[in-house]
Amino acid sequence: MSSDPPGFELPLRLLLGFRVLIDRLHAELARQGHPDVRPVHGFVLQAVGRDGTTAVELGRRLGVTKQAAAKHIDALERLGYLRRAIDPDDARRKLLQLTDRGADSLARSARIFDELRAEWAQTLGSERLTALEADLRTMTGTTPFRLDAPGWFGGG
Amino acid sequence: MSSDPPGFELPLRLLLGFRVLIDRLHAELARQGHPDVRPVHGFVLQAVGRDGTTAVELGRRLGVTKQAAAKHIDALERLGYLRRAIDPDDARRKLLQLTDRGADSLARSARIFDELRAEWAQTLGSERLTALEADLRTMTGTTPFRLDAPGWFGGG
DNA sequence: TAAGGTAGACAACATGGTTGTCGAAATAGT
DNA sequence: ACTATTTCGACAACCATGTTGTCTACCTTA
Repeated sequence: MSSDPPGFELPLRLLLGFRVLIDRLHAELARQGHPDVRPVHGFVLQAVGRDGTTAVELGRRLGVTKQAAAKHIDALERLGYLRRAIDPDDARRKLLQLTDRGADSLARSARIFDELRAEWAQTLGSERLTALEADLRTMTGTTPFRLDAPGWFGGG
Repeated sequence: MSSDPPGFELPLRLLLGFRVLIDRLHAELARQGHPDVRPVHGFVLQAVGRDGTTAVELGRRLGVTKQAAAKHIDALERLGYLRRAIDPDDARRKLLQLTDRGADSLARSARIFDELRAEWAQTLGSERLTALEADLRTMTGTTPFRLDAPGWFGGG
């Protein structure tokens, strides 16, 4: 019988895999005209989506407070990826919408992720990759994605 | 032919898998008398190791500046997991060593990780898990582990 | 009309990482 | 030996990102 690797390697490799993919994504995004977009921005833009949303709802989707969400919104508005629009039905709300640039970065990200997945499929084989994805789906189930990494990982 | 999942699912599941394992680890560590230890602390303690090290070397191992390493050292010293000792051969250096408590948390972490891996093996099957680890090893290779998550992920 | 809840902004605070600077101590070169 | 350079650790300042608390404007409901 072969000896199993130590248990700590699994989480390490999972994190490394994430990091490798995200680093490749952003290297390619930078090449394609989006050098200022950071990993966290991609998740925020994805959470805003084509339909737009509000700061409070964005916070809920990302698992952070509305204040934290507002800071991301400020940053992405400055970078030209998001725009605040007035909600005609509720004067308290400001609808967040992707700008053309924001939508472009999202579309490019989707394409690049597909290409990266194709690379993995090439190296590992389609079946192995499909199995890997299925197994991760099994083990992570419906675990919600949260953007509270700093506080979670560090000491906050 | 079956349709492939969108490419963005892969990094998401990798991160979720990491998070699930780390969350389970720390829930169990808390139950076993280490409620104050944070995910980042585990990596720092692991980097210190049984042989001890210095602040500069610790920073190198973690991929952060010595100042950032020093802050983790301060925190873990306050929590009683690390101790600073004088190096008899070099009066500039202060050797960092695990305290008994620090060594205990490390030993428990290793055991818990092994148990979590065994759970995954139970659910997925040993062969599938071994394949998953091998595939991740293939795709991440010798990518160094870095602890610069805040700046890397966010905007720093 | 009054009461309560929601959206968004502002301020204060804590953490974590960075660069810059400094003094003390080891090492290399003359 | 003496000087110059490098290294270690500490301190301060700064920026980014999260948090809680507070406030105003506005919607909703009794």
